[in-house]
Amino acid sequence: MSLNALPPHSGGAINLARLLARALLAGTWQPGELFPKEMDISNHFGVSRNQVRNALASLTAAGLIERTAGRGTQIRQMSDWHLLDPLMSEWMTGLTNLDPELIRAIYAFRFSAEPVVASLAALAASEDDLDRLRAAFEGMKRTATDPADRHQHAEYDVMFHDATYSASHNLVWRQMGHLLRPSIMALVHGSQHQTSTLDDSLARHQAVLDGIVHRDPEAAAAAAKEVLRRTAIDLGIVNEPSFTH
Amino acid sequence: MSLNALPPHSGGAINLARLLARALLAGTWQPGELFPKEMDISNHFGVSRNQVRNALASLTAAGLIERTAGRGTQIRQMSDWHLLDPLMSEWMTGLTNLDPELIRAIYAFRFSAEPVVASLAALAASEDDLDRLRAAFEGMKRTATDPADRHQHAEYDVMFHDATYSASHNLVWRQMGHLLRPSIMALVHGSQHQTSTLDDSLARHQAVLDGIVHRDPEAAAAAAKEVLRRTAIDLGIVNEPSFTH
DNA sequence: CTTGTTAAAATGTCAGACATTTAATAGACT
DNA sequence: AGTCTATTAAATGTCTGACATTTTAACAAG
Repeated sequence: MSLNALPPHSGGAINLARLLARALLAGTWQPGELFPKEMDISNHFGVSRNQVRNALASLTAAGLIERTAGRGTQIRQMSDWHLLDPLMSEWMTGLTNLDPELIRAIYAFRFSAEPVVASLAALAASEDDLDRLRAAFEGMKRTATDPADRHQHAEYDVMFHDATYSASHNLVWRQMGHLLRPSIMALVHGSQHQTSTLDDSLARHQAVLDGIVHRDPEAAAAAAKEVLRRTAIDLGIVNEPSFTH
Repeated sequence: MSLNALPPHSGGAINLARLLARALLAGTWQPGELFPKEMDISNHFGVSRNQVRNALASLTAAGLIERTAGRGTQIRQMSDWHLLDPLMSEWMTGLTNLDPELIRAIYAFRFSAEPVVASLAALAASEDDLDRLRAAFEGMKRTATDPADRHQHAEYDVMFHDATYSASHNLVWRQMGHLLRPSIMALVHGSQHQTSTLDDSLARHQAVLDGIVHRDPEAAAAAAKEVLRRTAIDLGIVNEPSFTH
């Protein structure tokens, strides 16, 4: 695959790394294939070789490509990608055509992790954390009825999950929460938004909030699991609780 | 703090990013402080400005520093570090003087996560995974008696944990397992290695292995929790099961 | 057929000039 | 004095061209 699939670039600042990364994430090139060489990219987009090299350095750091002198730049396979790199998270935001296998993997991870996170949050949440959770939930409720508020509703949904991770008061889980933001956003936007399912989703979120507020780790964990089951149904991912790969 | 604390560099290749990162991780500079400027680093280590800029770009990507034109390079605080960046993982390998708060946070994360991972492994492990787990466990047993085998024992211990994460057959958890390698290694090396505790540790690992082999998620999760409790005791981190922050 | 040499092409490195941003400084005006 | 503005200095960011190194392929010699 050549560069012809990508639009050249007209004016203003350009984020070359993001542009190339998103093309890679969308599957424009296959693993093992050779990536265009520096000078071709430089010419195609009308930028200096320096910018190209900086962009490719970012892609290398994220495990998307592998560069060797004399040989060229090769596409690495998905299992080598650094999914937990914040750069990746940034590049994935707003991408709708992610590889289904990747979506499944991330969902499976959340299904196993978020109950634990919710139980930690029930044990460790501060008053500020509870306020953030409540605010996010209220926002979800307020924007649930009007279909015009879809985007805001999604924002509040993501905020709720982020607040849960943050309430665990663990550095690692917090970062994980931030990294999952775009994936969660994609999942939320992908779900169906019928009134009945929205009501159900709200009720399940409320159960998580209650579990955390009442300092009941088991209840919070069980409720978090229910939220994710709802998501799975909305997305048509699977109907049974064994999401292991 | 100036560069004087770091040795200049004599011959052979130099990994500037790693060197500077480890100095940062060890706390040579405090958050908010100004990092040495490019030319000073360049002169001190006798390398080109290019190499310095590449190294600092890596540190920036890992969230360790923040650079702004005209201002300089500032040290970021620990909560901004990208703990899940593979670069970080690489830089942390072998570091013994990590910040205790960081060690605690990582341990707390493992204590919450590994039981889940073990239960996933019990559901999803392939024959190859079981072989790897068995091999790692046999290695641990073989190297448990002779104190001279300490390092090898640690290697097998880490291999056991890595195999557990890998057996979950989830992309995200697998990466997490790789990222935790250095931390686990540090924890293992830090524990006491008395014969009695080693026997106990072995027994607990065996319970995890059995749980996975017998496809019993609950047993595997409970056993994994016991392994980590043993570790906590060995390290003197804490005696009670609420490691939430 | 194997081996060694050469040439081409790609990435990696360096050095210098210049651009841009930021902060401090010095003056001018009220 | 105080405040605003213009200037200057110092740091990081960018561009460019030349050169170094590594890999692959072609080719010739044995």
